[in-house]
Amino acid sequence: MADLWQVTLVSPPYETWTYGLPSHFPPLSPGQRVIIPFGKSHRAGVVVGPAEAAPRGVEIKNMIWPLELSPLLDQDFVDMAVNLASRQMVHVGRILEIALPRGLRTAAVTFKVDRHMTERNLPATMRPPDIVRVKDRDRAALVDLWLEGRMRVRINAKKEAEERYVSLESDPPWAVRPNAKRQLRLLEHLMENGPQSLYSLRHTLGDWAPDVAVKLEGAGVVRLGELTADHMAEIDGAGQNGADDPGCEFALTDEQRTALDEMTETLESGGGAHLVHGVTGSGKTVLYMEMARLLLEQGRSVLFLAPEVALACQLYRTVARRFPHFRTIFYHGYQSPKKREASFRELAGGEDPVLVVGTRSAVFLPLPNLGMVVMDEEHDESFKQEDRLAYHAKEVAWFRTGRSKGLLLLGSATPDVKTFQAASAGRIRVSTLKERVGDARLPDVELVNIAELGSSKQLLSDRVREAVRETVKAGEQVIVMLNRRGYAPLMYCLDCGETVRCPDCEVGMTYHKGRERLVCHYCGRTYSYPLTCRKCGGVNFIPMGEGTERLEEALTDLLPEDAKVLRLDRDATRRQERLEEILGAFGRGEAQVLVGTQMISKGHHFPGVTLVVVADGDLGLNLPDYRSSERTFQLLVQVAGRAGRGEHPGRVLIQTRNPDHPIWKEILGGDYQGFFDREASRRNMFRYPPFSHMALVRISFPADYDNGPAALSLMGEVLREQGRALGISVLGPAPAPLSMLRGRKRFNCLLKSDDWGKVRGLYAAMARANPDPRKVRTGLDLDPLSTL
DNA sequence: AGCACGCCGACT
DNA sequence: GTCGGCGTGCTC
Repeated sequence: MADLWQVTLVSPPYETWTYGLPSHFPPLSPGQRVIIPFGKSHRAGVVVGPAEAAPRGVEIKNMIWPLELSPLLDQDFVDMAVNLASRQMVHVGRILEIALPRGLRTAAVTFKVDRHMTERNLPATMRPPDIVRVKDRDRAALVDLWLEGRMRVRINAKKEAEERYVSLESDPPWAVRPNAKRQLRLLEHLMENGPQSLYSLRHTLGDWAPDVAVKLEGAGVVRLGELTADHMAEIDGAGQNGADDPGCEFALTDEQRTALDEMTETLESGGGAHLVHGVTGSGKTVLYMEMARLLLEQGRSVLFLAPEVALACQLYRTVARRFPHFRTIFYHGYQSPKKREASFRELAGGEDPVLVVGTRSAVFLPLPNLGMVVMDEEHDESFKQEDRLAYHAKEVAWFRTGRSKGLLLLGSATPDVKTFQAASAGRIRVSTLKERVGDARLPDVELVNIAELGSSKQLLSDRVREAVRETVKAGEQVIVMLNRRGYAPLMYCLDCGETVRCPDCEVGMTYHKGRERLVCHYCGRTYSYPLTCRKCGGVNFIPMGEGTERLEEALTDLLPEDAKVLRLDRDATRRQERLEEILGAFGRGEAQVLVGTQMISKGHHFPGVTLVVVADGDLGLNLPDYRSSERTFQLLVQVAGRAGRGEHPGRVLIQTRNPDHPIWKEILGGDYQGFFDREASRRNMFRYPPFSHMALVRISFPADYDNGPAALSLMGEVLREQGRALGISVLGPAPAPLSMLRGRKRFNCLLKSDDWGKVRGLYAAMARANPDPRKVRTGLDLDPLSTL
């Protein structure tokens, strides 16, 4: 028998199976990609190691062909995947699926061989099934050709077609038949979620989606293709008007010099995590660059991670300008798969130190001799992937820098409470920057009590209205943030007092006036408006509460005729070019007021803005989630930073109904330490993270699966009983916020423990008790961002 | 994820 | 009578 290898499938069912290596091939190495026969078809897999013996009762098949001459991934990369998989309690293949760009996971490839092989009646191009049919005597020659590098692999063009993005070409109402349910479904989906690749559409909506998209393209309603130049400009250019690399032109301050010494010390004492806690504008970027220079001199690579594309782009420009003679690579999820694949291959094949800047997914890139990972704005929630498989880039970066004795540099003005706790407890080192570089000044932040406004129709107080009017009159600009899109979050039926709720999610549906629809912000379900009340058949609804759309209307009424108000939220930027249009117009001063959701809080830099209004500062505070204060603190400190970035001093007004809440003093004074102390003691008292280990267990089954509820209660019982024995507190199972998704009923269970190992043990016990794993799916989210 | 098997509706 | 829709099951 040929020698046996363990091969991990990088697509469902993600399992690791045993395959034989055909004769004539030299031994394989872990990290080598191969094409394997799988059932009636073939798949791509990754060799994770040699197999000791064949499993009993199965007939071992031979692999078809390797996908590259030398392993794409090294042992460290495989170890990382294995380690992460065991921590997340998933198959290794699921980690590899996330880590590899799509082109490196597909088995839809064609092998092209040098022409002279055709003399042996072999075709010049072969697909995997053709290779299986090659006669033994030709096979040896083919292997020789492969080893000489005269047989190449090319990804099939048909697969690439699935990578095209679908985006809306026109606004609703669309020119489609009103009973074309699938077409409307797809259009609404694009409306809610922005441009999507055909691949992800097929995944979220169903196999019909690509065909429907092509049909809609024919009708001219959607666009199909690469992301447009407009969209890339929007992504790449969003930071262009920003004051990037603050402080680069200054000599290092004493504070910065001290921080630099401290970071160097951490690096030289064997690496590990190091927090740079510095107020906005204190020159953290300069420190990143200085450390990067140090590492490059040692011949080590550096990875920079930013929470979103626009910020990553800004950082990339700084890096490229600072190190013009080094190889720099930019990597993010909106790039074409071709580009991502090329970057991945280039890195995997290289040995020289390289600088990479990217977003979350870049944490998996195979950097040669990794010396440092920088995570800018480390508190940002985008570093954690929540859908599909829950992983945090910080965890991956921690593992990788740990392996290579590198430095994990975490930078933020408002660090993650968990990170700061680790720093306070002395588990990671911290450098603090208290001063701003140059003579930039933090804006004045004031509270506006709106408690007495009650439920009257106006959300904006007289004081804020006056301030907005005055600012506009003075020729300056205003940003108003309301973290709630739509016109009104609730619609009341005047006849029976019922509110319109989503039948799947049971939450109130938000009225979107411009779209003439009611939208569920959880699942995206929409009803057209006007509509009739489900309970009493009435047709008279009144909108309650306020969203950005209504606020835009109110501000337009407030200001003189010639003043212009723009709105920036997910609805307004649904069509690709819109974001750039809006930001551009506001930046050029064509409008005086910009209303928006938290989208406006990040990265953009408008020198003309002297007033920032937070319309509802309490919005995030009252959520029943243990991280809501932290989120509010971080968001409001960020938003406040939008004011007074030009010559004129800035002013921030925050409206609240609870002016006595202690968080305001901390936000007004930019007092992170004060906030942290209070928050830490509260979390300690209630055993919330970081003083406990929290995990979310997700359980789902098809809505029409009769045994589902019984299976759920059985598994819930196992969790509670065995949880009690392990000292783990168990909450639930309770219906998830999105209780129905794609025909599946979803439930959550919250675990609180003193140990991750126990959590994994309990989850494993529950999974064993699953009566039908095919129907009842489970997932584990360690340290969830939200417990909702 | 693919691909086959298998069971019910609209057509040559 | 068949063609073909997608539910279900399996893959070293």
